[in-house]
Amino acid sequence: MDAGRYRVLPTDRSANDIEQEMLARWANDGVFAKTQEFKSGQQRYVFFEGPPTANGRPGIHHVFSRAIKDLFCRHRAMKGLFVLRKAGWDTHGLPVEIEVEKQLGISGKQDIEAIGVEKFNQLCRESVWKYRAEWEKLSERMGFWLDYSDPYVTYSNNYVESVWWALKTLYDRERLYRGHKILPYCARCGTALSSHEVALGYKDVRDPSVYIALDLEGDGQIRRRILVWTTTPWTLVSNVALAVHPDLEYSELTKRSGDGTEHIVLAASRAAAVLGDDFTDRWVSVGTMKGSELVGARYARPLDWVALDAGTNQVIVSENFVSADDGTGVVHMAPAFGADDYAAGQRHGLSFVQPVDGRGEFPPELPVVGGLFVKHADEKIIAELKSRGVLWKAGTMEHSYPHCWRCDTPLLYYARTSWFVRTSAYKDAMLARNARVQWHPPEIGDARFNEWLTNNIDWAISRDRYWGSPLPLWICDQDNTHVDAVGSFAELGVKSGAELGEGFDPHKPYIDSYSWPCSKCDGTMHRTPEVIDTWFDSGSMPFAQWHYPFENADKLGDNYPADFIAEGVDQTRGWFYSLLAIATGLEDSLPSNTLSPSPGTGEGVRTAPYKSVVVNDLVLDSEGRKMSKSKGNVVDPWMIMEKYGADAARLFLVSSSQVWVPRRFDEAAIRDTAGRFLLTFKNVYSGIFALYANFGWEPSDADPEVAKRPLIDRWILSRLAAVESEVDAALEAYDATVAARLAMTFFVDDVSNWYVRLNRARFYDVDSADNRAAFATLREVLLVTCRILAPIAPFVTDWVHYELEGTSVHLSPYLRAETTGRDTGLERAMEHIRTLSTLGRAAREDAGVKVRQPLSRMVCVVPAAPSGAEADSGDLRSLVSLLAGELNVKEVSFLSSADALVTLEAKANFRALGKKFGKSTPLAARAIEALSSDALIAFENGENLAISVGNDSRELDLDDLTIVRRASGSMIVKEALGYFAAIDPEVTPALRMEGLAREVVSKVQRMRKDSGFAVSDRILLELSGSDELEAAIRAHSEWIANEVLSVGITVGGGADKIHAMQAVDIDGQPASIAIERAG
RNA sequence: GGGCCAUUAGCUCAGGUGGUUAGAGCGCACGCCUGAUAAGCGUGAGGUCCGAGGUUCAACUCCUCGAUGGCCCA
Repeated sequence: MDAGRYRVLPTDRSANDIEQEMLARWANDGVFAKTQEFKSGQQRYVFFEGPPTANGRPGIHHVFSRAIKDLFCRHRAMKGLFVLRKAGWDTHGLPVEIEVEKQLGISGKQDIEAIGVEKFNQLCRESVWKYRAEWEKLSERMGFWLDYSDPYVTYSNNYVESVWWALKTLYDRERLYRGHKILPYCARCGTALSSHEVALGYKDVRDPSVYIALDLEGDGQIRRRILVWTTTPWTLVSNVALAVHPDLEYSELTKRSGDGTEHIVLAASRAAAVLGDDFTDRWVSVGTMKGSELVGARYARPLDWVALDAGTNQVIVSENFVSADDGTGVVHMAPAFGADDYAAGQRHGLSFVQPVDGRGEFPPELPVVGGLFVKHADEKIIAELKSRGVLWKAGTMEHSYPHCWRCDTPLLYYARTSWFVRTSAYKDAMLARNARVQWHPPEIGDARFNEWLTNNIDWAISRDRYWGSPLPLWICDQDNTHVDAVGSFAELGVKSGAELGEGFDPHKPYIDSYSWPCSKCDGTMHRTPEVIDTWFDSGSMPFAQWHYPFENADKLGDNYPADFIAEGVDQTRGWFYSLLAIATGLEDSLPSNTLSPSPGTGEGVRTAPYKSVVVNDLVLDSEGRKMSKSKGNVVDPWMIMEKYGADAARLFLVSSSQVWVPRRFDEAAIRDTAGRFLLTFKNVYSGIFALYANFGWEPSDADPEVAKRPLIDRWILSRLAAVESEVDAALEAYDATVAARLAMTFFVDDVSNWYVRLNRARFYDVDSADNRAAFATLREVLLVTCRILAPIAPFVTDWVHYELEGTSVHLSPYLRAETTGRDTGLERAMEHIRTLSTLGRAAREDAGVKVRQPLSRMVCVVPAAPSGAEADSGDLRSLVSLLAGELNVKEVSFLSSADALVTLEAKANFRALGKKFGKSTPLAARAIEALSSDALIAFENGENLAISVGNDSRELDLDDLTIVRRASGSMIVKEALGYFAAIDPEVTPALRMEGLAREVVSKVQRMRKDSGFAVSDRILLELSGSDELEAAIRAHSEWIANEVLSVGITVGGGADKIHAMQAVDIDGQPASIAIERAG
């Protein structure tokens, strides 16, 4: 055979191989580049790429979120929109520094300073690209189209300059300020963390749960002690006060067994929890008081290692944050180590005790715990408390505690000076903008993100680190309220009088060398040493990727805000937040940040930096556990690509469940779901379409127009049109899962299992109008299927599209300009046929008659259409031959009611009857089961039905019984949802002969194939067997000859003319068959 | 402690403004087909729809309270 017009896809050709071919072809034809060429007048669809950090390897979860990004971009591009796909890299920050620390085998800021910031930052600059090539290669391999030729890079001078502009703009708007607050602090990294960084690191840990009893000052007659609870014993070193709630009731108790001189005090409602449920057995109350009555009382602090300053100390204060939900209702105050404590310290002028250094260690001179990391000092402190007699009881409790998201060190809450973005001042604006975002799923935005914004606190953006965008603030060394914010490199040059030159690097340590005289006093302006939170970098990408406002104002205008972004759920507090917080803070300094005025108010509509967000959840392992290196269950994306291909992986990830549900990644599942579809798709293309079309069909004017094609062709084209628009609608609504499922189900069920299977014979020839109609129809189905699935499975769809059309599917329109339209009546009729076919098969199964044995008749009932029952009967009649063929029956007829096919029987519903008949229920049940079929039919049709029990006659309700239908007569009946299919199982002698003839054909066909004959080879055929068999063959010899391409049949006797005689079993009867190639 | 999500067949997942008998794929059993063949098709078994209350003629669906798992927050 010639190579043919259409290449086939050999089943043993690996997905990897096919996809590599496509990658080469895309590169060669510049397919992606073509999509990046803006055609004038084209509408834009703006996509923002959230920048990854390239100092770690990409994992399978990256493939997941990138598949989502890619598919919506591809879809919109095929819809005719221009989708710019600019890559970006997140290059600053702690992750990079930690990687370099590891590489150098060092840890902590002192080590870094020893090496030198210049060298350290140089290494960071290099380290950040460690896996860049792998990221780019994996993107390419998985079919994630991204333009890596001109990416935005957050450490580049241009990018940093745009970030400076944003910071200065915020400063000028008084939205950037220096504050002193309690901040979560990582002692190992030596820097404070922002709230969204903290959110990344909550872990369940076991911490001490310690109760102490502190002596209250009194008259000396009675020893009164107040109970205090803490989970951070190390902060007791810094205790300066206790807080109670003014309105809470406190109990004073003494031991029943004691002499009444030892009292304890705690919140009344906590006594049972602290002392035991049976505490009244041992304790007796000697009084109660409001918290306000305790205020002002003095007590002795638990540890006296640290000198106190002049502030108030060792006194009970009143605070509304105290609760009786846990602990003792008495809260210990260490103003240096807690936000509430700090605020209380400010309010009450409390002493400020901070005996912990930047590494989180107690100073060496401190007794017992000197030099220890605070979290490691708990045990020694508990022992010390015990020896001092202030320990009441000590245990442990499990709770969730924040840890550094990069190095896993437990965070400490520390009073520190930091720079903040005053986000809380414009949180309403953020809420308003967020309300305009289409979140998928909605609850992430409406509930989770909304709640987070409602509780917004100012964003601590300064970091006492090295590798980051430097904070562009210069501060006077005489008076630190004199601050110059620098918004551009040019401004820096002017202010400092320095020539910045070619090699200017805005990073540390170089940037710190620029200084100038203070404009307000005699002092000198030096840069504040901090760098900024890397989230501020990535959140600046909408404008910084264009070096706005220094150039490209037009590009920013064209590409802001984003129509679409997609990232993992962990970005809610990350990138989703930083984008919104920065854009909202900049307000109209950022063009297009306010959309066209709303018609109602004339006011500009505030927009978020993104209009639609698709949030994907985690990829778990096959057991539903989180993937982690320690568990060894991390899936290598490269292995998946090679083994199953990107199409299979993408189809699986998108279709297995909604993307915002955590999904189990299971290799077996890829094979089962995606692999199965892909196999079917290739089979239909290769094994049916390409294989036979290559005998000489190609699209031409000789193909019958759609209206003249057989009904089943028009049916599949109608379904195709339906699915085409449904899939498109799903993708427009950002529902990739439904889109993928719709398309896949359509292809497997409607195309492969029904249309192709029933029409196989029409593809075995290429000459007639009927053949041409089938090929033209299947080609259209394949073509459109390629297009609707191309965004999700971009490789194999394009492979086939090239074969069918000679062009890339990715440069084709997503929807056809014209379709043959829907014929819903026809679709409904086909539904009837398929349902009846299922029932008919079940009936045959019941009858125990195999499909090859023809049967005489089938009688069907379809549920009445709502009105105009004849509406689809025309189509139904025309489709009946499909049913007859599928079920191998001679005649199919329809009845309007199933009454002739079945008898009705009633079963009692005891629950209902019980209420009516009480004790006589069993009798009633018997009466019901004796009801006649006719009576039940009448009853179903609304007539009254009564039974007599004893002397009593009662009307029955439909509830009282269940009507079951049983086949009556000789027909075998199956019923479902108003459909009935009845098959006459009688095999008459004539049918029997025909069945035998079919058996013969089947056997001969197998022999032809086993003998290696070509499909078109003619044969000579010789058969012998029982009288019945030979009679059957004679009766149907013409048909047999036609089926097996025999030019001559010899039946019985002289069975030695042809060699290769084979003994076979035909339906339990021995027979002999011989075949030979003719001529 | 609070918020959100999930819980449906052995497994992975659909579903429903509350309404006959709750679906699919895989797996399993049985069978068919043998010109898509290292393919294809069918039939069947399998479910107290997480639990308990409530609303209702009717609850898997709505409400309340729980349980378990996940994510997030404090």
